[in-house]
Amino acid sequence: MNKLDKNVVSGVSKSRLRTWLKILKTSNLIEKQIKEKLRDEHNTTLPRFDVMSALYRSSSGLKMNEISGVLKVSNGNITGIIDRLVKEGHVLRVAIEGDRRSNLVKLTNKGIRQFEEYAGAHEAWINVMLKNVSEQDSHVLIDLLDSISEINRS
Amino acid sequence: MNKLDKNVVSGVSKSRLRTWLKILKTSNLIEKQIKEKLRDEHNTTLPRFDVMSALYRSSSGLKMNEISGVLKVSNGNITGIIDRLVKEGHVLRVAIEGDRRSNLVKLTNKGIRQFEEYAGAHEAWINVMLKNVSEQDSHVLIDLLDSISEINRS
DNA sequence: CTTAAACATTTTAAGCTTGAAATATATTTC
DNA sequence: GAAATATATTTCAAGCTTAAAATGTTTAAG
Repeated sequence: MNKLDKNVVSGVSKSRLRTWLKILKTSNLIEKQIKEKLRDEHNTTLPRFDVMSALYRSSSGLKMNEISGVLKVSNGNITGIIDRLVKEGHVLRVAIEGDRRSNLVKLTNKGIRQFEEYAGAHEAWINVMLKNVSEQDSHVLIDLLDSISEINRS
Repeated sequence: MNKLDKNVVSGVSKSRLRTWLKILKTSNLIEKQIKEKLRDEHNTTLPRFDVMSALYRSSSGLKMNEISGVLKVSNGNITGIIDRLVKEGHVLRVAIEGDRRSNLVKLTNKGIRQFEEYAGAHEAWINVMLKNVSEQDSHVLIDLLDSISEINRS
């Protein structure tokens, strides 16, 4: 009996499947609440929050392909999100001299203020939703999840 | 100093935030690979897989609102997914006598065969992606995630 | 210097998702 | 039994997401 068969017979495979479904369910549960709160209390969306977060962490702005790289989404996706953020006055496309193919995307002052507000609220929501999680638990959870991420990194 | 302030000062809040971001990242990482494999190797999508899975587990079929209830998505969402599954020949809308408002949605024989194929492949993918997770780890992970789900159930 | 290759981004078509409005049917109330 | 209410579903508009095609710009090769 080879290793794969053994796993199936022994039920490891089923227990991994249950684990994955639990990760997915928990993730969806939290994410749904965050989306709802961002919409109802801050009139924004998670994708916009994520993009603003990436821009906030970089002092000098990011190019489109850098944003999609950091967030691991497609280029075409970012185009639409930035369009909406520009329309809201939260980000700007700034010309790069010497390369007319791309712009640097930067948060406006309004965007910076807004993001700081979002981020504070966001941390507080998480602190409530994960109130059952101790620092010890966090450590254990992160380590276990790391052992999964490790072998699935592209 | 109240409880909330204490948490912030002590850093529990930050460590919960990191934990959430890790859960989300891991979940997205796995989900992305599943979507890709469903598309490339089975010419289907995760939403369709999820709907078929719900139907497969119920012997007698489900009404539209039962499907959206189980999967925790909106009613309008399910309409489109079922439309596509019908077009593929994987499900049927069967009239319920005595109530012309709703139909029972059921897998066709083709749908049953297909789903069993998808499900087998799906379990095998997860078994590989979570190969670092022992039964012991699964137990710990599920318990910790349960402690989060517990207080976030609608 | 001109052509080919590489790079950066946008556009497009298809699908998923939501909340709200619309439609249709059933049930309850008076 | 007519009107009001409840239930089941679909439609709609807006946004997110992707892969693939299209557009424009820069760099490299010859």
